[in-house]
Amino acid sequence: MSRVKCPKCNKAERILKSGIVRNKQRFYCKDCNYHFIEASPKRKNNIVLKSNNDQISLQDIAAAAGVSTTTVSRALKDRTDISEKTKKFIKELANSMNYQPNMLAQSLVSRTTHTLGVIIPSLETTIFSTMLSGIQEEASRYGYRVIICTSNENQETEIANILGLMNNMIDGLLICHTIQTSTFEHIRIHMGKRIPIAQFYRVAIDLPITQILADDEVGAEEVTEYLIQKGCTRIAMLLGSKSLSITQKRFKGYQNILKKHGIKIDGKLLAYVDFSLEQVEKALDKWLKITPKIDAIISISDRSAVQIIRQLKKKKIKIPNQIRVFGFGNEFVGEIVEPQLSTFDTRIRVIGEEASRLLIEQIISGSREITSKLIPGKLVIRDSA
Amino acid sequence: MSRVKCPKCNKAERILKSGIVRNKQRFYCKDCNYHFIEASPKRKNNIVLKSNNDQISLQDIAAAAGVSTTTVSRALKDRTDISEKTKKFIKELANSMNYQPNMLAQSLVSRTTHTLGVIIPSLETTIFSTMLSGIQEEASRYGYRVIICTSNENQETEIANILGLMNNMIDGLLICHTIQTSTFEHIRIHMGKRIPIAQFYRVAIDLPITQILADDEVGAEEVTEYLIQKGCTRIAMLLGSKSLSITQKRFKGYQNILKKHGIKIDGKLLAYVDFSLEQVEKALDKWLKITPKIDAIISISDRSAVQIIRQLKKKKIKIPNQIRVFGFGNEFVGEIVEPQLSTFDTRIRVIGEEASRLLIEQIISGSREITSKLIPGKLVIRDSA
DNA sequence: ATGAAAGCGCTAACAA
DNA sequence: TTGTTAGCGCTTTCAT
Repeated sequence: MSRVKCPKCNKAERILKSGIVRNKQRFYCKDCNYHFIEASPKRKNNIVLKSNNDQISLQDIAAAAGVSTTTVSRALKDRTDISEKTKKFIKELANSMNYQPNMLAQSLVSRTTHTLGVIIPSLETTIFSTMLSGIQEEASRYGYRVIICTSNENQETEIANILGLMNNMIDGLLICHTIQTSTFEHIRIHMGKRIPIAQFYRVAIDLPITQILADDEVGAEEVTEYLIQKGCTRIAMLLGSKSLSITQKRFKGYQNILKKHGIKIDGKLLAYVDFSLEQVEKALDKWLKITPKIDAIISISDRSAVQIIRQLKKKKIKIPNQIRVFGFGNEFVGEIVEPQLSTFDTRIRVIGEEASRLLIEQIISGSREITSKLIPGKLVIRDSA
Repeated sequence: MSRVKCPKCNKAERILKSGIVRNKQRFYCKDCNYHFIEASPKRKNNIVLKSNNDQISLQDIAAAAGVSTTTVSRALKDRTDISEKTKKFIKELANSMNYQPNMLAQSLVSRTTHTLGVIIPSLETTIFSTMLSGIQEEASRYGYRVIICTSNENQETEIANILGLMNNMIDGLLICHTIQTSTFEHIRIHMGKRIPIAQFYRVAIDLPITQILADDEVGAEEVTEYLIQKGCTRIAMLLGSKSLSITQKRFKGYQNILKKHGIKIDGKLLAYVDFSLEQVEKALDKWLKITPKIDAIISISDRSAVQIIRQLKKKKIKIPNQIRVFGFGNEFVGEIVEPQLSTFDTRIRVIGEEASRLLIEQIISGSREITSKLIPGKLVIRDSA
């Protein structure tokens, strides 16, 4: 009935239509049990010849092999319900045709993308890029990709980013809040969904989702205890925004130890800043005028601690003799500044790794159990204290 | 014929089947012109009530609105061929149902994901995270997401990452090669494809794809000229792998200026290292034994320059009096080390931004024109030189 | 062991 | 202006 000839036996008698595939009529030759595609009007020949621009699809392989796409899919997925012979043949064919599966199609069906979304305040601050590095590496160990969005410490951007990611592109979301984030409705909205969310480093403690953070309280306790052992009693503390867990917990640790030693907290010794050069400088200037004189400064960040060291040096104040300086984070600069900075190593990279790991395990297991993981850190004593 | 009742008029007489949608039989009531879905056996009621776990789909909206999915799609896409009334109605409905389009489905159809792939050697080195920051920010300005992969300076990983990304998940690829990458077959393979590729910072100069990099030659010329003006004639240079453009071009600039001043290149003054502490230390030790004595060191990276400064100080060698030290990159540490590091600011962030911009413009325009963009930098003179 | 057909959620060509 | 239908590339019943 059809004028189409079988490319194998060249006969037209026993050709059957076998469905339309990708706009092309498929045929089947009963004689030689061969499937093929009609030469498209635009093509000069009927050889399956894809331009290099196009990805090879399952259907191309199927057509070339003369089997159904199902069979090809099964072969490539190492399913059991297929003969070893066909499997081997198709695998080799796919290989020679340089087949790469279309992840979009796979993901659309499977509803998984093997991709994590990460929202981070900035990439130019060492601690964040280090955490991201940990996240990325751990994820890739599990075979997951990472999409990053920076919020630039802006809550609006954080919200927009979350919306932009929760569109089936990711299997899980990791958030480190901006310094100004104080409401969490934008997180709550997404909490019931299929996609698990976890917070890391800067977390909203009472948000019922998994969180991974430094053991800030213990860290501050150790730092404060160390300074008191060295004879300090007038310990100033440079803190961040009051709503942040790192501020709260580090202050708590400081407070615990002062109490333990019967030292009264002096509000004048506390400064809440946004870590800008100006605010840090202003805080320092204020401290230096206080009597009794301060004999130590704990900075919530290494970066600011380094700034403080540089300014104290400019003012010819001896470190650690007159003032001991302590940082948090164990960033590389602390090693370079002179005197070298004593700091509490929060093991930032591990926080990233753990966040990644916990989230992926939630994704894989499907469990939505809330865990709150504290990463223990350790004192790094150098010259500044 | 059917026992199904219309939820509106509650009659069963004029109910027609209108296709099966998402496993559910759809119906149409001729009487009240109302589309609806049969109560699924597992559901208690026939109200369209999606569990919070499921995303709302176009079909859900269509069913709820009693129109076809096409109409909904058109309404939400602001197509002209739809009445204002329907459009407004559907938009509000979609909004109230909290509809989020499924990007995977959209991407499968449109063959675009609005996502860039970035392969970068590491995230823990300031220059890389800074470039990434530029890439990310510029991309998000264009409405593109960024998937990052780190190669950890390992060519195998770089190759694997490329393969892992070229599976329809990205619209374009940005690569910064590892320090060991010397063959580029793995790039060439993908060059003919639909997805444009660009290289940044560390590029293979003769690979015919768009590249964005620092104007290293001019940079090295300026640095060398500066040192010669200061009276240096024995200028050592710490370089990376010979196959890297940064090595080649920075050496070229150095060479140009030495030639100009009639100074012969001394091979002993050149060290090709992988930037590990050991290799840098070894190179330095070798240099210090050379006569006539070296009087300056240009390091291809700030990080190594800082290391060199620290070691010279340990050996009580005066900087800049005995040896002047110059870095490349203008990283933050250069400002902290004492003496502060003189460096050539390659404006790393701008390289990332430009890379992102050029690639996205290629994606949008479809043009595969090869451009080679040099980002000019500038000298930053501090104490070390 | 293999294939046909349906369907993931969406868009686009064509009809009405 | 709206709906019908097919199809993106893949997986998954269900039938053979």
